[in-house]
Amino acid sequence: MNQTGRVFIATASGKWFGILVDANNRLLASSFSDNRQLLERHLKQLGRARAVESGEHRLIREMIRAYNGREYSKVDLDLHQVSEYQRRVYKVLRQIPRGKVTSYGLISKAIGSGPRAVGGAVASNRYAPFVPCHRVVPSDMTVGNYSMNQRPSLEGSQVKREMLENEGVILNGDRVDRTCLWTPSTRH
DNA sequence: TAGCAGATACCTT
DNA sequence: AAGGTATCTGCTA
Repeated sequence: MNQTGRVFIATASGKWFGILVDANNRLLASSFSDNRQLLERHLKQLGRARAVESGEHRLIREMIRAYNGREYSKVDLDLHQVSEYQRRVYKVLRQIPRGKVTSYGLISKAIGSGPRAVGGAVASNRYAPFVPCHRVVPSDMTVGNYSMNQRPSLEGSQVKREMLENEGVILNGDRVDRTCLWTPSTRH
């Protein structure tokens, strides 16, 4: 059920950033990787795109800002192709303030679900970093897991940790400082 | 549509 | 610190 789209790729500070957009430049997917091939394959597959376009794109610039923990302007997401449940989870994720984290369990309480189900939805996020799945940590406040391009990555947790630090989250050893915990509101 | 595997949480030892 | 289990969704056949 994937829609066709255009893929744009750019590189910055040794990493590759890519987006999949529709004809109106609404975001269908975004991702980043150290591995250009992997990134291209992932986005082309999602969008049934044949070619990759390189060059300037506003959303890539916003994406790099987001990755570096900076503010960025509004991005239109096309959430049409993800499940109703995923949309519920992503709505909460997008409310987590920059520099804060929340936990799988707190999200599940807010939306009346279960923590593992939230984990599943977060793991399948195709709008990173605009849907900030890096701001979700286990309840023990360790950094937890992170995968890129829907593949298990050995460096995923390290990337997650760097993204959190870049946006001002305080880490004590391997744990996020409790003062950075944000609790989602239970009205939804 | 049943069975299973998760980016979990919590309770016991 | 480690293991069992409650709990919910999405994927597969």
